[in-house]
Amino acid sequence: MNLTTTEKKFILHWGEMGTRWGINRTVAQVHALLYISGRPVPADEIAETLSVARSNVSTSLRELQGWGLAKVTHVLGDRRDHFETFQDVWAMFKLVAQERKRREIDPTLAMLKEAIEQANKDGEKAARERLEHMLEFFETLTATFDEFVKMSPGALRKVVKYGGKLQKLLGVGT
Amino acid sequence: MNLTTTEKKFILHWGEMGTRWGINRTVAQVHALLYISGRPVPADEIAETLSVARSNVSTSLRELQGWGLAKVTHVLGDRRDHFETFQDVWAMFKLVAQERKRREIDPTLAMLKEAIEQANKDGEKAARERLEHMLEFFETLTATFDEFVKMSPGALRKVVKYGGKLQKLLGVGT
DNA sequence: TGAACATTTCAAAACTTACAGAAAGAACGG
DNA sequence: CCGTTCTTTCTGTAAGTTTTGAAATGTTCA
Repeated sequence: MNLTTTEKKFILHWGEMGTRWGINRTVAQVHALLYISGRPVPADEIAETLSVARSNVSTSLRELQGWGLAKVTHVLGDRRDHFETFQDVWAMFKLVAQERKRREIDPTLAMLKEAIEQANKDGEKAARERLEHMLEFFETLTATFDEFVKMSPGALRKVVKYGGKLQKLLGVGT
Repeated sequence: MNLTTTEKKFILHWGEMGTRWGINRTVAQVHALLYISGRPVPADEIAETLSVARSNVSTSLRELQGWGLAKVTHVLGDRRDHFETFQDVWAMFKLVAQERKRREIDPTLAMLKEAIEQANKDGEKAARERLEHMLEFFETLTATFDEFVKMSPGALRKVVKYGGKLQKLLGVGT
């Protein structure tokens, strides 16, 4: 596939964004390519387009599938696997966020609870309190997040629109 | 400083979390140490406690300061710089989130706008639409985020508590 | 001013991660 | 059943980053 200037720019930027958030550059680029092309693409075409080894694409696609961000489809008269991603950005964001919660936040919650327990046993009062603050924060954060994940894009937009009023409504100050 | 088992566990975990989110392990560990110790700590003590080079600590502290996550204080009768971090986890989260927005989301918004502009010129209708969806998503995301950043920890907790009712209240479905 | 202490900068070493290419493994068609 | 096509796994190498230790710079106080 031949990329337009726009597409190149998008893919490169997305790749860089990935690296900043702990996601492999190639993985992010493959995802960007699937998103921007908006049709099922076979792995060798991805490899050629991005100028990376075919094997790399295979690994990247596998990882994307692990995040739920890519799915295999088939095209009539072609026995190669083709790959697609979602066109719904909010849905993709939810997938990634939920997965990161599972992989990173949940273990952190577990660690904090364990550490608090131990600090308690060992009589480390000050440290325990700090850990408790952190635990409380993460619990609030994930609860908030769970609320948001339930929302449709439209719902989210409305919440944002009325967001300013929201705080007053609930009687909570800045 | 001698670390207890609890403290070690916390610091190590925090370091790993850092790496997953694109933050240098040592930087995250230094931050964890400052947080858990809850008092001003001089750089050489940090180096010794974490068993990393003094220079490394210097760099890490500088980076933490760049995020607004560490500040210099002084202790009477000691002319070394001492370093502290906040005890308010929500405040720290806001700092990091705002900074990441500035460093990563804002450039992404700019890129998307530019790309849309160009796609428009070049008549790439399909690509342009996809980019527009993404732009819209990021704009909603940042707007939502800005609302949250205004909230106090207490306010946030209340929003979460009533969050379920919120959607009904606004008449927005799942 | 200069000795002692503190901090930062920098180049090189150590480590980690990403990648290409080779090889192995499946799936398919004849 | 064998050759072809497609996909995945494996391994050495390249690229990138982190970390160190030494040197340079800055600061303080006598």
